[in-house]
Amino acid sequence: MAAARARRHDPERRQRIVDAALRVVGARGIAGLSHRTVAAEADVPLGSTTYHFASLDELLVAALRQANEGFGGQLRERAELPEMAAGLPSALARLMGEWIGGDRTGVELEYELYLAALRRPALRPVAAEWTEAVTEALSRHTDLVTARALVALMDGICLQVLLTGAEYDEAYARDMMARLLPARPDIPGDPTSGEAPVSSETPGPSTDT
Amino acid sequence: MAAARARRHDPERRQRIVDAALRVVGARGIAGLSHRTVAAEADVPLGSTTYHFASLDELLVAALRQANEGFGGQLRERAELPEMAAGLPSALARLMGEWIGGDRTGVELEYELYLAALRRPALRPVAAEWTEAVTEALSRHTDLVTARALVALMDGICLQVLLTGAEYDEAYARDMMARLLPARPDIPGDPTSGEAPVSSETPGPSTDT
Amino acid sequence: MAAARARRHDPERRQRIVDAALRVVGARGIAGLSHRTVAAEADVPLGSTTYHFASLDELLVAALRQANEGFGGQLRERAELPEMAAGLPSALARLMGEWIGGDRTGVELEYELYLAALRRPALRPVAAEWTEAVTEALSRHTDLVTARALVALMDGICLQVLLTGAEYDEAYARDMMARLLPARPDIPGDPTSGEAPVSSETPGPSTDT
Amino acid sequence: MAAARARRHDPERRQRIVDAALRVVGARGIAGLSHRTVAAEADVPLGSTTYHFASLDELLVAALRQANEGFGGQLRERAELPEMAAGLPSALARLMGEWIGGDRTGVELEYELYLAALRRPALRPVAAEWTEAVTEALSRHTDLVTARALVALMDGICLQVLLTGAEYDEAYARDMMARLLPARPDIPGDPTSGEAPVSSETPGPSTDT
DNA sequence: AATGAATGAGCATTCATTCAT
DNA sequence: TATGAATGAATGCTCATTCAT
Repeated sequence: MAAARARRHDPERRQRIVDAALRVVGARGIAGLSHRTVAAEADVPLGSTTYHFASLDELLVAALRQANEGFGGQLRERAELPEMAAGLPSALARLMGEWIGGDRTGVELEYELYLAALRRPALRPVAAEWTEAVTEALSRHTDLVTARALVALMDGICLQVLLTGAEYDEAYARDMMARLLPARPDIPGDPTSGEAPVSSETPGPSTDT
Repeated sequence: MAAARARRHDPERRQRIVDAALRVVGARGIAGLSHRTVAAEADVPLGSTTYHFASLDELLVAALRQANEGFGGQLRERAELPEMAAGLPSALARLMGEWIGGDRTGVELEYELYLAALRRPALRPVAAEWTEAVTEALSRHTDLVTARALVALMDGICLQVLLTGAEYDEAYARDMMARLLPARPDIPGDPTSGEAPVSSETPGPSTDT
Repeated sequence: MAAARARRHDPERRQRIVDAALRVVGARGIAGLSHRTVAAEADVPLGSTTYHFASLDELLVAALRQANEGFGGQLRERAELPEMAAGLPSALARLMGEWIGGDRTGVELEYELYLAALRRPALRPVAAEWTEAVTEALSRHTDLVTARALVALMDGICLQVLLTGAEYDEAYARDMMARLLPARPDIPGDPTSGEAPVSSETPGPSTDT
Repeated sequence: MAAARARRHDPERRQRIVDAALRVVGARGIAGLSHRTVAAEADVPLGSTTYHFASLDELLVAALRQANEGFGGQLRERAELPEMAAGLPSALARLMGEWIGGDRTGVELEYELYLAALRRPALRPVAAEWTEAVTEALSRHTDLVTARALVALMDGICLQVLLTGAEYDEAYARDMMARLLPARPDIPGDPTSGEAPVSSETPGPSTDT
C-alpha cells in the first residue's frame, strides 16, 4: 500500500487532472486551459495530461460532465423534498438564488463549460445529458414540456444576470416560472401544479402602444 | 490580388476591420480571433488592427455591437407590424424559426459574442444594451416584466437548440411564450396581449401557421 | 492670458514632458520610458515628445539633470549648516539615512538615471556634473580628494543597500566615513568619530607604489 | 554555416545560452538582450531559450551569477597570495587597475548586470551573493566591517570612473582604501599607507592560510 | 506505459519612426 | 510648427505537438 514509485496504473491520476482542469477553468476560463496549465495545477508531468486526454476537448468533456453535478445535483437532491412539490416556482427560484448568490466562480465555471458546446460539438452530448437530467428531475412535479420550458427560462434568467451584471430578482423569477406552469382553470389548488395563481396585477400590459 | 498599397488615408479602415472580425469569429470562433487573423482577413497591416483597437476586447465590443443588429434588428423592424401586435408568441416563434433555421453561422456568431460577456466584463454593457433594446421593442406589445421574461425564454430555447443539437420546435416555443403572457382573466380576447388562451394541457403544436 | 488654443511657443510643454519622464522612470524604470508612455503621462500628443526631444537619450539627459537636484540638492542646502561643519560623517550618514529611508521611488529613480550613464555616453557629462557638484559642496568641509572618496563611499554604501536589499546602518556609514577623513596625528582624540575639525592638509597620495 | 540540425540531446545547451547571453549583454547591453537575440547568438532555436529559462529574469540571474566570477574570482584567487596580506590597499588598487584598465567590455558587462538588481528584485540575491563572497575573501585580511566598507569604496570608485569617464587613479584608490583600514593607535607609523604591519588586534591577516 | 526535452508557430502588445497634413 | 494616423519590426511569452527514451 505504500506509495509505489512509478505506479503502473494510477486511477487517481486521471481524476486529479479533471479536478485540476475545473479549477483552471474556474480561475482563468476555458481560454486559460492548456495541457501546461492543467499539468501545473494538478502537479503531474506535462506528458501525463496528453497521455490521459489525447485532446483538450476530451478533457473538457470529462470536466463538463463533472461540473454538471453542480446545479443539477442540488436540484435532483431537492426534487424529492415536499417543498418542491408544494411550490415548484418558488422552490426553483430560491435554489437559483442560492446558487447564483453564492460564489460566482462555480456558477461561471459551470455555465462556461455548458456554453462551450456552442462551438464544440464534442460537448453537445454532455450538454444534452444535463438538460435531460434536469428536465427529468423537474418532471416529477410537472409535465415534460413544461419542465423543459422551465429549464429554458431558468437558463435565460441566469444568463441575463451573468451576462449583463444585473441583480437576480427572486420574486420575478418565481412569478415568471409560475406563469409557465400549465393552465389549471378547474383545479386552482392543485399542489402538483406549483404556486398559487399569480396575482392579477403585475405590470400588466394595460394599454401600451 | 494585392490590394492598393500605401493606403494612407482610409476612413473605412476601422469598419472593414470590424467586418473582418465578424467573419473570423463566424468561421473560427472567438478563439480564432487574433490581431493576425483579423488583419489578414481585412487585408490590412497588422499594426492597423492594434492602432484602431488597442485591445482585442475593444474589437470584440465593436463586433458584438454590430452583431447585435442581427436578431434584434429584425425584431425591431417587425415590432411595428400588425402581425406582432396580433399574436406576439406566434410572431416571435416564427421569427426565431426563421433566424435559427437559416444560416447557422450568423446565429452562432451572434450568440458566441453575446455569451462571451460571461468571462469578459468589457462586453457586459453591450450585452445589456442588446437585452434592453430587445426588451424595449417587445414592450410595445406587452409590459416590461413580461418582455424581459420573453427574452429570457427565447434565449433559453435557442440555447437548448444550439447547445444540444435539438430541433427547433416552433409550436412549443409559441405555446410556452403564450403562457408567459400576463393572465387576463377578464379580457379573454385582448388582441394586444397576444395569442388566444392556450389550450389547457401541454402545448400541442395545435394548428398555427 | 487665457489658454490659447494651439499655442505657438509653449515653454511649459517641455518642462511638463521632463516631469512626466521622471514619473514614468520612477514608476516603471528606464525600460518603461518611451515616447508613448511619456506622452500619455504628460497628457500631450505623441508627436509632441518626439518634437521636443529628438531622441530618448536627449530626454534622459534633461531628466537626469533635474533628478540630480534630489540628494545633491539637499546636501548643498545643508552644506552651509554648522551641523555639517561640526561632524561631517555623522551629518552625511544622517542625510543618507533620511534619503534612503524615505520613499524609495525617488532614490531608485535618481540612481537608475545616474547608473544609466554606464551604457549611455550621452549621460556621462551629466553624471560627472553631479559628482562634481557634490564633491564641491563637501569640499567646504574637507579637501577635494577626501570629498571625492566620501562620495564614492556613499555611492557604494547606498548601492549595497539598494542592490542587495540590506538594511541601511547609519552607525556603520558614519564610522567608515570618519575613517576616510585625513589623518590628524596631532589630535588623537577619537579617530573613529571623525567629528574633529578637519585638518588643513589634504591627503596627498604620499609616495607609495 | 548551418549548425547541426535536429540536435535533440544537447546537455551543454543551457550553458551555451548563458554564454551567449553574456556576449549579447556585453555587446548591446541588457536592453539588447531578448530571447531572440540570445537564440541567434547561441545558434539555438528560439523555443530553446524559453524552455531553459522561463523568463528573461531567470536568464539574467544565471548570467549574473556567471559574470560574478570576473572580478570576484580574481580577487579570491589572489586572496591567498602573500602580496595581499602584505598590503591590502595597494594589492586591491592594483587589481582594480588591471581589471578596469583592460578590456572595458567585461567590466561594463559585469557592472551592468550587477546594477540591474536595482530594478529587478530577482537579481538581488545574486548581487548579495557577490558582495558576500568578495567581503568574505577580503575578511581573510581584515575584519568584516572593514571588508564591507572596502567593497563599497571600490564600487564607488569604479562607478565614478565608468560613469563619468574619469581616469582611474591607482594611487588615490590605494590611499583611500588605506584610510579605511581600522585605526591602529599604538602604531602611529603611517595610517595613510595601510601597508605597515597590521596591528595585532582587529581581524588582521595575522597568520591565516 | 509514461514522460522530460525540445521546437516552431503563434499570441497580444509595444514601439520608433514615417508621413501628410 | 506641431501632430494624428499609420505601419512593420520586435518584444516576452505560451502553446500543441513531436521525439527519444
